[in-house]
Amino acid sequence: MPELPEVETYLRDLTPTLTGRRVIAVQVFWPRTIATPSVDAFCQEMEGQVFAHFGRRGKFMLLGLAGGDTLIVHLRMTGRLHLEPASTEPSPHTHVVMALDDGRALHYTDTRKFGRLWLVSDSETVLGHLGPEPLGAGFTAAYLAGRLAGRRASIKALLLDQGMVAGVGNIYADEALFLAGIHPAWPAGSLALEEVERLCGAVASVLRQAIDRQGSSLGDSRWQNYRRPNGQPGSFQDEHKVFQRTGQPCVRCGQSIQRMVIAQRGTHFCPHCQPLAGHPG
DNA sequence: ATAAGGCCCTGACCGC
DNA sequence: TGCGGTCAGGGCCTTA
Repeated sequence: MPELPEVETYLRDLTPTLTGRRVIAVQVFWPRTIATPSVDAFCQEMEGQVFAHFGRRGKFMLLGLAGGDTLIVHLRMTGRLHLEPASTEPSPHTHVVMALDDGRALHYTDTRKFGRLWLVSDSETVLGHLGPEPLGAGFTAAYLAGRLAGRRASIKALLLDQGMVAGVGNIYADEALFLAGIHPAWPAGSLALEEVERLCGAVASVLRQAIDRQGSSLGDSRWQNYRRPNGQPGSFQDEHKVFQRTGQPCVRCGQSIQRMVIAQRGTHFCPHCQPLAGHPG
């Protein structure tokens, strides 16, 4: 499940090998993967393009082309970008192949087909709705408190809202809430300012640590699809305190980690370290 | 405006 | 062994 740290790792891995490479041919095997433009236009416009610069916005990968356009990639659940020799046959889950001028090909594979690619001249048409970067200067306690004010939805649900803050997904929402000692079901608008400050710091802290460890690659077969472009796993899963640890002892207090569903997402927390008791709602 | 639920997809897993 | 049903989930869309 690629979230911000996994996408950041992807970009750091791809930048040195992809910079300056020219696309010489494009094949699309699953048309819905291309969000915009049409598949024909996408193939036509990508051919001859040179990868020039790389960036990230939330969970979106930005592959800047020398001609000025941007190839935007969102891996969603199970998407992967990886370089293969030109002779490598596309796997059954490979949906886009871009042959490069160095004898290799950039493959986009995605088991569940949720991921999307956009080729645009103005990135803002795709990214305009996103909230601030959680590791940037715009993500402050004052900002977050202002956005949470009056909201009755759970804090976990709002952390997952990409318009609130860009790049936090299910893993890091759970881990950040544990670090901040806040119950995921707590009504967002009734958090004390001190708790919002703690949460702000916890989100940034968890994401930084996860980037340092090249993201989370879970052993559970359902989740194992995140791998770095070279196939190696990240290692932040070893640092998870609550995510996918249902029934195991809390590393801080020893109580059993519990699971509940919030915003249709599996949610993991320690009932002792993240108490809900005493709250009216 | 916010909140809640369905949808897209597939493979793992479960019960019979 | 085989088979049908359930589940997981990010973002987008519809509904209330």
